[in-house]
Amino acid sequence: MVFQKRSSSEMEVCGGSHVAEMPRVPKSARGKRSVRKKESQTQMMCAFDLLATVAGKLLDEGEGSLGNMSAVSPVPAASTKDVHVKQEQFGEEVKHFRNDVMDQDSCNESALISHIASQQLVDHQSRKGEDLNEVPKAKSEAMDKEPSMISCTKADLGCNFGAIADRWSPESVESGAFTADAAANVMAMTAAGFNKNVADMYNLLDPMDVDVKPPPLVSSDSTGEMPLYGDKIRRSISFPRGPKGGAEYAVDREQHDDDDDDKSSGCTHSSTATNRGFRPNCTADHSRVKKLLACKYRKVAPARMHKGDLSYSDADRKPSFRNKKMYYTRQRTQRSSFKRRKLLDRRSTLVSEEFAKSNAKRTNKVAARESHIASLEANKGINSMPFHKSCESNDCHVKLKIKSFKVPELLIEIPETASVGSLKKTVLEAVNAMLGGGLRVGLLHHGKKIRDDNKTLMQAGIAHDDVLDNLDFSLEPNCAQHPPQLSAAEDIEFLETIETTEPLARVTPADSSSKHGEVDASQELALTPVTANYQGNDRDSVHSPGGISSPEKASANSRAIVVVTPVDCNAGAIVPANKAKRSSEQGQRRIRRPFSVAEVEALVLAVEKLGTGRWRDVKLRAFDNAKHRTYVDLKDKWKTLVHTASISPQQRRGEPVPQDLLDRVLAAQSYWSQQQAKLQPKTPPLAEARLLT
DNA sequence: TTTAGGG
DNA sequence: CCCTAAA
Repeated sequence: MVFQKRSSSEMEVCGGSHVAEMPRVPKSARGKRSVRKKESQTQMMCAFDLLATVAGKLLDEGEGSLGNMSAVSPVPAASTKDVHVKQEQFGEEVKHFRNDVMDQDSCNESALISHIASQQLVDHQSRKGEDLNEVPKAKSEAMDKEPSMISCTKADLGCNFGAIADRWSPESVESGAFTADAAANVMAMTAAGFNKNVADMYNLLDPMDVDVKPPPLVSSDSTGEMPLYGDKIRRSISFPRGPKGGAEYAVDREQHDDDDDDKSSGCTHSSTATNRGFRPNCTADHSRVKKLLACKYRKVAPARMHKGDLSYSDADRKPSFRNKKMYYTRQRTQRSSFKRRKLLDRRSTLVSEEFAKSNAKRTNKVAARESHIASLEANKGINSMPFHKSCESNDCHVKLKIKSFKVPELLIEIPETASVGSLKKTVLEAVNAMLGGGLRVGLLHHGKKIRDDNKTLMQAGIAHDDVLDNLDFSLEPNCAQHPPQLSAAEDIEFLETIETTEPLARVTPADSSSKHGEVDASQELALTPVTANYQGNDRDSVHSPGGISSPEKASANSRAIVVVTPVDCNAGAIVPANKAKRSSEQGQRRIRRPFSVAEVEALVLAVEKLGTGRWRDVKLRAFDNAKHRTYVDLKDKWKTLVHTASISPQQRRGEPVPQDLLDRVLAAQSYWSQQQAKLQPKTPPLAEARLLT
């Protein structure tokens, strides 16, 4: 379905390449891929990490608390396969998790989680160097041996989040739009992999042909390989089902911000393709999210546009992007036409409601074991209370093992056409935002919320065996502000106005988020045809542009995502947000989305082949799926690339573009300029030849 | 709608 | 990225 007519035709024209080239790709692409994958995971990790961190703090800085986390899936570089295996080893809970999450196609999730876990391990680990491979054992040991530990396993957290994602009906995510993305992305990278000497490539060209249909600069035309790539990709991507492609597929998104200001996506990925290596800068991302949110907040978005239909065209999306940014003082003319996404909104609403419901009852189970209670309990004055239970000598501690935290409700609005990856990303952002707003832990005992922090555990009756089953912890947003009542949304269709203060806010990704085909789309990809484009980044990862319309009302926490705290802030407020806030000014400037290295590669590749003056073709060829990249964008990017390539590395900013790519840019630019020059005089090559002669 | 350039 | 004149 994704096949582009255009692409195919071009394929034929350029035709050329063959399997032979494929092998080459891996080289450059491979490495990057893996790195990127890691990066993406890292990104995800950030959110969870934060969560975990928070949990950790709450629970006590004890090493034990984190111990389990790491135990869940400690292997940093674990392949998906490994992850699966490990998870399975964790029994019910994990299984559950898998069912909820994995089945939804997120093999990614597991990977992410594992990654996160591993990250945690790295971060907090400093303590013991338990063999990562012995997760299960470690875990069990931790449970049994570590007397004092409240552990919040990542897996558990993941479950919760996964559950959230799960809430969304499969249709929530439009698979079609992205199906090929990841594959294409992979392909693009693969294609990009071949670095032929520019001269060589050009030699293959016949100048004369240029004006007609510029021949591929490279003998091996990537287009011709598409089928093959597709196949490969398919296999690679299918790893969720099996171990097979797990390691292979890794889409990356590496978006690096050139500037420090405005970043649109909450957690941007830093590019790893380069030498820098990824740097999981959670804080940075985190703050970034806040920033982003803040920005959104500031903006008063009148109305966000909705799409009438599920499919968004590039143009359609633009408005969305525009909403996001308003830093620009420049006034933009308003665009008159906007479409509304009634369906989407409706669906969002429904989902939200359901979500809320489920959320209401969701609680985390605390597997109480023994262990002293962490800081949380400190407030309760547990420490000194002698319990009947495991009270040996002085430390009569209640030992708890928190398997999971219930997370605050998050409402997310995302177009159906968004990819799973974008959904995940959106959730991540939401989580980040939530975390950014501050979290606190809620405690429920026997289903009752214990609010008195001064009460001792004993007084609270939390000192016994019952702890095991009756104690629940939840992560709650700091309710600085009270979530206003949600009025039931009658008008599901136009949820345009969302009170900022609404308890439930939604995160509205303008479009898909995963910049590069992320692992998420993998399954989908397997089923759909692969296109030739570099679709890696197609999905925009702009999130919640629309976010909040009324800044005034919104409070820090509510930003893009309003976290509803059922328990605390306003118990009853868990009303689903019916209305979406939509902001959106049509005239808003689009969000800045730096080109990732992968995109640059794709661009360079396309230009090498097509030349500079055929931006539309370049777009179709390499960015057909990148809805947010217009041919004008590509042209501009090329312009900047040429400029970048001509300045010293020190003067370059943003995500560094590999020198080899820049070299190719210059070479291609030079080559095509010449071609153009030749063509200028009525008699291009011949004339020149004669003259020269 | 695309190109091509300036802003 | 945006905006536009030209094509």
